Amino acid sequence: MKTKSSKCAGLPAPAELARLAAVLRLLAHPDRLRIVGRLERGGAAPVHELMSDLGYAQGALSQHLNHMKRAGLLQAERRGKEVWYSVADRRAVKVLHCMCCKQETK
Amino acid sequence: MKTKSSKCAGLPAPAELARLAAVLRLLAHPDRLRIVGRLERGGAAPVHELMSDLGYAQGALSQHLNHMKRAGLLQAERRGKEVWYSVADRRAVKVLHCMCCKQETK
DNA sequence: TATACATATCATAATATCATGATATTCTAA
DNA sequence: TTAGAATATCATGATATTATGATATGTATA
Repeated sequence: MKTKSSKCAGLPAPAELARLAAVLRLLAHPDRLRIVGRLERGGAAPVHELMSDLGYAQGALSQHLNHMKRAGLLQAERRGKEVWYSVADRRAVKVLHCMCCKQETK
Repeated sequence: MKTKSSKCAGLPAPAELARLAAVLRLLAHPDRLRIVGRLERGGAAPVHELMSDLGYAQGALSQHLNHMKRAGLLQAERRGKEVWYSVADRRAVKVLHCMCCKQETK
């Protein structure tokens, strides 16, 4: 069995690190963090609902959602006129929690 | 006992979210992630050691370190001519781990 | 097909971040 | 107090992100 199983044993290689950083960059934005939080507790939701719940402009929200979707953090599913978004990569909510709970795991 | 103890119950307020995002932005950089990883496993180290270990230019490295220090992620201690850096906020390593281990906590 | 609703994309100006090289500061030892 | 090592800061051009308003695309229904 390779040493590098589920727990990241060594630090990721440079290329992988760059990818991780890119994903983190997406989470490093107040609106996008809020979107993740909302989707986590409220479950999947169509864009217009996020729009009214969170109070964001349509264009901006759509761009945030699409960025995160392209990175694999969210997933989208069309239902009629609507497009429902939900969290696809649990690292998103994990990072949010890590950040919220200071010093939790001493 | 307030509902909002160690586990973040509600989503943080906007101002707090902005602060979290700012800290995340610092972690969202390959070099800085690498620095955190290095300090985590190797323990505290003086700048010149990080410089040779990681292969970064002096000025750039110093700026990375200072940004993270100002944000409270790292701490610095002068020992003679050297300044030793170490991790001050465990959220830094937690986030790194979250990002490394895809889907660990289903 | 025409209309309206829901979402996506585009253009662009403002702002932030980055890398780099140069310079400044701090400390120790001679 | 001078020299040199270790670190910090500065200036700046290049690049990336952001916000905003306008426009385009897709979908259901009349």
